[in-house]
Amino acid sequence: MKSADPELTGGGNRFRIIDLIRRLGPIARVEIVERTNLSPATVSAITGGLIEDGLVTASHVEGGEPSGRGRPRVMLQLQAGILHAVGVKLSLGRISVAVTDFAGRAVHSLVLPVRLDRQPAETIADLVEDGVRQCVSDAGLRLEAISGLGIGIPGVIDASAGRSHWSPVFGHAVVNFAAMIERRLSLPTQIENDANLAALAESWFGRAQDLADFAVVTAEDTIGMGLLLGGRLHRGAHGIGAEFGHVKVEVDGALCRCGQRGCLDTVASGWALSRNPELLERAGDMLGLALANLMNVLNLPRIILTGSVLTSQELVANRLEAALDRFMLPTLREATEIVRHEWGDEMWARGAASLVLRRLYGEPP
Amino acid sequence: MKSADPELTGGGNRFRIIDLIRRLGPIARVEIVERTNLSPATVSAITGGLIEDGLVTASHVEGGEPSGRGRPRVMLQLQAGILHAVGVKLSLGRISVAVTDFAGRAVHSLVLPVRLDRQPAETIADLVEDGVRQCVSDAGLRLEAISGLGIGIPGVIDASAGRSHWSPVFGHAVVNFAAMIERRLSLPTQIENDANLAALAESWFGRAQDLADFAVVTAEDTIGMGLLLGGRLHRGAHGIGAEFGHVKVEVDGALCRCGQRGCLDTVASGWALSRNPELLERAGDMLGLALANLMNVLNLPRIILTGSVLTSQELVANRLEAALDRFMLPTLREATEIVRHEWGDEMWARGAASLVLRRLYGEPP
DNA sequence: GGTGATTTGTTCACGCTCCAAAGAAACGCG
DNA sequence: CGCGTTTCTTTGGAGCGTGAACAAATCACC
Repeated sequence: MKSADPELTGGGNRFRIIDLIRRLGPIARVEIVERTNLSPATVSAITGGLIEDGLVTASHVEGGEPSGRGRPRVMLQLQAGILHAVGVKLSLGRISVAVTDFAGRAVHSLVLPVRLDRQPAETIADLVEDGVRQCVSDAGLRLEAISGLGIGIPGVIDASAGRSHWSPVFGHAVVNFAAMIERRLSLPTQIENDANLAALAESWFGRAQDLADFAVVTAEDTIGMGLLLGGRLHRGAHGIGAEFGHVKVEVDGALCRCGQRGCLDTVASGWALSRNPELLERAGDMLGLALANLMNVLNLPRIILTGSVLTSQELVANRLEAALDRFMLPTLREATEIVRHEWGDEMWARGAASLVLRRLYGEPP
Repeated sequence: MKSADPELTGGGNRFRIIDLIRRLGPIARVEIVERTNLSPATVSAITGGLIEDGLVTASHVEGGEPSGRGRPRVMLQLQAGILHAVGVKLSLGRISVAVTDFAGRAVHSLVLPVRLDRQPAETIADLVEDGVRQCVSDAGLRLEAISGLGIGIPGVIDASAGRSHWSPVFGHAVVNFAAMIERRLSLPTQIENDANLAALAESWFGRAQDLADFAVVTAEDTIGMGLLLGGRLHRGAHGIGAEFGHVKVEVDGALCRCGQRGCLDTVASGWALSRNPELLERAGDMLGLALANLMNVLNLPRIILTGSVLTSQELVANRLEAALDRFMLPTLREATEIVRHEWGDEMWARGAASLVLRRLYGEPP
């Protein structure tokens, strides 16, 4: 380790520029200068390097507004086909896979509709292997052309170690799923809590591209929360992420899959609602109370609601917002924007792929 | 704004080195090299600059262990007397003031035992002015020798704007207290939520000097929480900090000073307990439940408990810990250490002073 | 008491990243 | 065809950091 400088600064601006080019499609250098506050000299040098490395191409296609006077802008865009990543999302009822290009756009995606609960981990790994091979092949690519694999999994996931500590999919066993997949596909593999992934995806190509602090609440089979704080994914001690689904909303409530009682997950998750539909009335209230309490402390400028429970059950989402209005301090509530964002399977898998892309872009963190 | 580099990198290592010298008393350059992973050349250059600027002095006093072989170490320490700061803490029942030296050690401190509730803000500002003038004079200094003033206040404080949006001391009026004090003393003044200040102080000279993520819970008159996340104080949207005291623990509970019902503050704060001692039984449970839920999400490696309610009421603190054991996910609970830390008035005021010292050290954030 | 090993601190030449300023390129306009 | 305009590149230099060689101050040991 050299210290702070070479890593932070060094790759930092290069990363920012790649990221800008990805986000803003074909973009001229001048615009990069304006948005980054870097000097033209620096932008010229860095983009020159990117073009030389084959990551970026320049074209004279006109982009729009500037009236036509003066030297025409040269538009830059990512050489999207040069590198590919694969994203996988595990849910209780299916496995979603997507192959993305270097810009994070899905090239091909598929869904394996298989029930995963109570399957041994090795079997699940086999299914993932099959799905990935199939999807890569359908995309017209060979496995060697894939730079890496990102996998989103609900539960308590230690991303840095690649292990699941608890998950509705794997149960209480500690499973090094990343290693199991690497053994099968010989690709660098990262796993991450699915809600964390959603947060990453929202900041990467979703509804929070402008923010460094926000929360994503996902309510599908499972309730989850991803937090971006200071522009970075919040993982707590030991790299284990936020477990919003296991916040306690009823002392001595129903028994949860996690082994405890009264978890939010037992009253508001898709899993619970499918077994006990009359919970629907209270689900939004409970979610809202738990979220309001969290937001009274964290006071984030935006909360993004995703997952089928929140995007297709109007009642739940409306009650949730009503609870926020009621339980958050008014000063803080005013400063918090609530956004509902419906996600498809492909979006999840793209989020997982963005785990890989961050590395390819040379992220500084 | 130049970009990322000059600010982040530039002052960064200088700040780290000043901070190391402050923390580890007389310290040799070699040790700074070991602890920062900077090169000897860099440390030599930066410390040379500090000595030239008069912020640091070198002495040949022996520090200890190294067996005596080789060139003897030259020990560096802060020139503590060169600059001074003043810290102030407002509570409902008193104003605490401390003058600190450049190393953050209290040179002199005093407490004004006055009740502040229902006093107009201008009167409180007058009292603070008197206290500061008195304390500075008692310390044998003149006001011109003070580099700045930091003030800790309970409530919803917008630190960047210098305003109180709600506080048990000022009520619901929006009060620009920083400006009111600057007008009286002509000193650069910052205000901050008192619990945030406690967090800053714990990381600056308390029980969390080794951590970049932790929480401080204070239970005195008021319940508060300060969060350090990623080495930085967490302030939410609009710079308003964490409001742990107004988390809802009872739907339709007692009316809180903030105007809402069922706040944690109504069942566990010193203010509530003094009026209603039979709450004592439940106070720890409620605190513990609210904290457990937060920690299930944030999963921090350490929680520091401070404030008279938690440090002098064994029952409350014990019940709190029991609730954490019961309500946190076991995996996460194991990763979280609970520390009780008794604070005096002087400690609070030193924390406030450290607001000023950070600036003097040239903090990069 | 000299000699060499040991540890600490400094100097020097160089690399990396960035910038300001000047220059070059590529266009529309009259 | 020159001229203003806008975009991009080049040039020279500043700031911060490093590795490697060097200088300094001591102890161990014959």
